[in-house]
Amino acid sequence: MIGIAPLRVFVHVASCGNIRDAATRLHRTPSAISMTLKQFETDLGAPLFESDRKNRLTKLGEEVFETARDVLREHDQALERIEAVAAGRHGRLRLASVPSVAAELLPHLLADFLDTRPGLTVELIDTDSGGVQSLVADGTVELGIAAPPKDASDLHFTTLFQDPFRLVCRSDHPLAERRTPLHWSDLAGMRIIGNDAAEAIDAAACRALIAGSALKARSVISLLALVRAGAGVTLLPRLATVSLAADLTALPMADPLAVRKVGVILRDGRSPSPVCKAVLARLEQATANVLSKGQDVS
Amino acid sequence: MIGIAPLRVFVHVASCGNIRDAATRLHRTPSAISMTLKQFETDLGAPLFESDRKNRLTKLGEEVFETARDVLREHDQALERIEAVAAGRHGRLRLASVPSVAAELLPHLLADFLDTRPGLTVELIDTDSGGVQSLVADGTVELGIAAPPKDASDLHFTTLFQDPFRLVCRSDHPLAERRTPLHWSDLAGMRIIGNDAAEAIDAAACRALIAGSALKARSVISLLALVRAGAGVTLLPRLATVSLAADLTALPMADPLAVRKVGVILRDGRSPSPVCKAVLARLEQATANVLSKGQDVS
DNA sequence: GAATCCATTTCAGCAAAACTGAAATATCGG
DNA sequence: CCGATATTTCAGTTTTGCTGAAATGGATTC
Repeated sequence: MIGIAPLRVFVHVASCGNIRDAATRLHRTPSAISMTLKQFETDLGAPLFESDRKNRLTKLGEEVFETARDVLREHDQALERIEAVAAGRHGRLRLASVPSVAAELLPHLLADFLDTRPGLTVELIDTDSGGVQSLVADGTVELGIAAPPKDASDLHFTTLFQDPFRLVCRSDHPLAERRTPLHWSDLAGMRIIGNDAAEAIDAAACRALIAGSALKARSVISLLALVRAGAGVTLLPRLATVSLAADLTALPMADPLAVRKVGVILRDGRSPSPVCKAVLARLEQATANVLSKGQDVS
Repeated sequence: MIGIAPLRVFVHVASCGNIRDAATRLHRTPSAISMTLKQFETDLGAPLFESDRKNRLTKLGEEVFETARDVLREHDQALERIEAVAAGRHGRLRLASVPSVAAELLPHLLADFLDTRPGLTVELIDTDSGGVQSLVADGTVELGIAAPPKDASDLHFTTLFQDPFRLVCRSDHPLAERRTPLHWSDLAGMRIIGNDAAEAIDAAACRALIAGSALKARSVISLLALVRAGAGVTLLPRLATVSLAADLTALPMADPLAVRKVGVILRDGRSPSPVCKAVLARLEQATANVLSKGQDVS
């Protein structure tokens, strides 16, 4: 059966008008070109050129030339795209992230990443840790950035960095002037505004504090608005507090347990696409210098 | 560089879900499939299947699969078309013919021809012999059917058949009852309506008769109308008289010179397209039983 | 019209690629 | 964990396609 190679040879000879130049362009000897061409004509059962000097096509040659040129163009394009996909230079990545990372870390990283890869499409969904986990689990997104999943499902978690919690209060709050890390006892008697991230802190004293809190909110925007309005104080990961307005203050906590682990979540047993791999590498590189790291598998 | 073969192997394995079935379909041994696939993955630099049991694709595999399937479909189609063109099952033929052949011989022949070749397009132009010759000479049509060209241009003529002239007169004409071929002398004193075809007759007696005629017309329709109106008689090739109405009669001529040669005209030095060749063969077959034949080259 | 030049084809040998069959290895379902 | 089945590995062989040298063939020049 006729393959791509004879078509390519024929098209080159036809457009060069002679075998010698076509041979040069294809990095072959004229004899190789001659033989391939002859074989092609034999396969077709009819001559493609009018004379031995390959400078005039037969009617058949003209028709085959049109078709062959199109085939080659499409073939080469498609193959280039396949290679680009495989090399991670082309493709689509859907990723989900918790809002803090989506807002503080990813914008710059992704912009940077896409600048050097014109064929890439990235779709970013931001939702809470639970949402990220289920989006990865059901295959809606390939890559998730969130806290480690609690239940050992078919998800694979790798820690990117650990993010220490900070107490967020109004800048006119009595604690705001403290220059030393806070202890849980410092928070006694205050109204703590609960949130999902803080509830995951693995310190008994902290859990007790939050358990007693009457107020809870979900988004960072709401939490900060409540704090600003004097409704209480709250605990947020450092990353969520980096762009804090002047009327609010974020204070470090002394307890080393007051951290949230942030990492990437992949579906177990699925090897990541090249684009995904590239983003992972970029993420690891970007977070290499951020606090303590580690590796967990669940 | 990656060729078509690995793509085909990959697509088959991916859609079969296992190597063994793909091997059967491709008429290869499983080991050949396995090796080709491995080589393909190596070339791409990333795995296409999730596990060794080839029943689940990676993200990359899915993307490559889509593209590869499209490439293969287009490639196979295009190649099939090229082969069809080469075999004369597909293509376009433009041909010019003198009206008598176009009207009496070609319709049935072409209809028949096209019925068995769905991919074919034939364009038929009917004009006089001179017109046919110039259409072939300037490349507007590939094939012409007409009288032999007088000037030895770069045209190639092959006789298809010889068409004897007949005298066309009204059925109530005195000669209409004659049961024997006519001689030029029988026409003495009659008004002969001249026409291009008759003027090419290579008999001195005939030339003399026509030279003395005061009336000349070009199309068969006009000639017959003139005869019917009693304006005179005319000489037409037999083929132009086969569908004559009852009020007109066509009488054979005795002079063996009273014939018109009809044949195919091709541009010299151009090998005919497969479609053209097929039509030529069909034409020769159709005219094999028609009167005397011969071969001339001009 | 012969001589010469340049391109193409032919041919023999060679190298690389691809295939096969057998044996080893891995995976799945009970 | 075992047997059945699928896949991979391996060595050897066939096939394919390429090269370089020599022959052929067409043009061009003298």
